Amino acid sequence: MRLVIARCSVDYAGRLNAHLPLATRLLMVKQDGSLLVHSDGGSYKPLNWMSPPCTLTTEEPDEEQRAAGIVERWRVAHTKTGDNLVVSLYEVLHDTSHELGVDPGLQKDGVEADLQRLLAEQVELIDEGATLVRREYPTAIGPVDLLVRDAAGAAIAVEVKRRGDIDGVEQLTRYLELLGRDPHLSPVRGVFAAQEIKPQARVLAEDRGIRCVVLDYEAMKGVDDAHLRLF
Amino acid sequence: MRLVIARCSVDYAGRLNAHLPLATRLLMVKQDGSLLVHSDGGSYKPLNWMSPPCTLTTEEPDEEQRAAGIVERWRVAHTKTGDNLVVSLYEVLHDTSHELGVDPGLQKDGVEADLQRLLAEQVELIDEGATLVRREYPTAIGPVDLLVRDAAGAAIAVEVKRRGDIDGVEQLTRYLELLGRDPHLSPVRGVFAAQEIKPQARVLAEDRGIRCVVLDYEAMKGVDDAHLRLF
DNA sequence: TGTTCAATGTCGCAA
DNA sequence: TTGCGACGTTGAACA
Repeated sequence: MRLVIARCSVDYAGRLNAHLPLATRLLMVKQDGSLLVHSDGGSYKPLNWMSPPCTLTTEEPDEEQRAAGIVERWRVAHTKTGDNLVVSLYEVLHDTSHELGVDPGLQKDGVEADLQRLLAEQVELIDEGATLVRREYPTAIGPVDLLVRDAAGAAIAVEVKRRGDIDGVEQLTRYLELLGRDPHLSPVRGVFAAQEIKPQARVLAEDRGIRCVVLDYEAMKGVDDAHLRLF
Repeated sequence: MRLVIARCSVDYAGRLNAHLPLATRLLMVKQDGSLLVHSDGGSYKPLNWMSPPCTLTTEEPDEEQRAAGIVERWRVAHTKTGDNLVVSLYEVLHDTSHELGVDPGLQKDGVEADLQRLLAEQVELIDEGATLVRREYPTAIGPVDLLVRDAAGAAIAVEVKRRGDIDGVEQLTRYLELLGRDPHLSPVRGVFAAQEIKPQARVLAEDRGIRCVVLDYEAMKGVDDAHLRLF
């Protein structure tokens, strides 16, 4: 990894066009030739960048560019799309390279898959006395997250989201329409379960007779841990 | 901006939990206290990070940690959410600080807003002889991108996307249902216009009688420039 | 401040 | 390779 601090301007031409006026920034060149242009603020997203696979070539500035104060130009070209990023360097304040090696990568825990697993183990949160039929219950347009039966034996299709918005309700609606045609299941109720449900999604869901259930991941995790501790 | 190259491990606890095993990485500390952990590959996204507003505090390792080889610990806490990122440093290979100043920011051109503006000026691309009624035509569930009338005076609702997928078709379908109830407009045809239309979106759209129009941004830009040059 | 929608989204999985 | 959905999505516009 090469780290350069420089006064520079940047031009990008690809899926859109973008320009960065002259300022001091960090240029991060990674092992694979990709480039990140960072300022000293904002979020984790660079001001501009080029993703791999790409190649970086340095160009001597021409007479006119040199007269404008440019000491070096970097051209980073995407190998497949042809997207182009040009960095015009006016002054290099720092330039070091470092051997980092390959990263073992990130281990995650607490995403939608975990939510679905926990809810499958705690179906009573969906409906008092409910029992799980199966997770990822298949339909012609894709699997429903959970299919359960209530205490009376009636089918309930459950869509699980971390953040419940209008798309999730549409998705569940399509499933309900299909499942409702199956005489072994019909009538099928719908439950929309998420850690957070957007007001518009709630309105749409309830307008369609779909019940909304807000999930507490930490509490469900706690129940799961307590359950595990019994063994 | 402070740049540290170090052998380190990282733990994050917040909206999810995540862990990075011991490896050599770049730690970027920005002016606002935010932290980015980068490896020497992958995309522009850091392996892990903390967004502002947050505060970084350094801790002396305790006896046990020191025995494990940890020379310093950084704790980055999000001011509002309480999310926590802990970096355990085992060896610092590089440590420099740089004054960058405020960045003037990125200037973009070629996003959806531009597409919509250009299409509003070139409605003949939607339908031969069509005329614009208005952009952002309001409905109860939000504005339709464009409302135009064809040569015969019949209404056409247009949804503009840069990349057209199934969600956009659903959105347009909802608008069409609402607009179709308005006796001043009914019957209303639908047109789905995008730089790129996904096959599934096209199938769904055409199944619902919605016509798909693929837009050529460069060509539309060219027409716009030619038009401007006349003045 | 909260909500909605686009994004050079990116990333990961499965067909 | 493409399709599809989740994401610690992020970010901007607008009410």
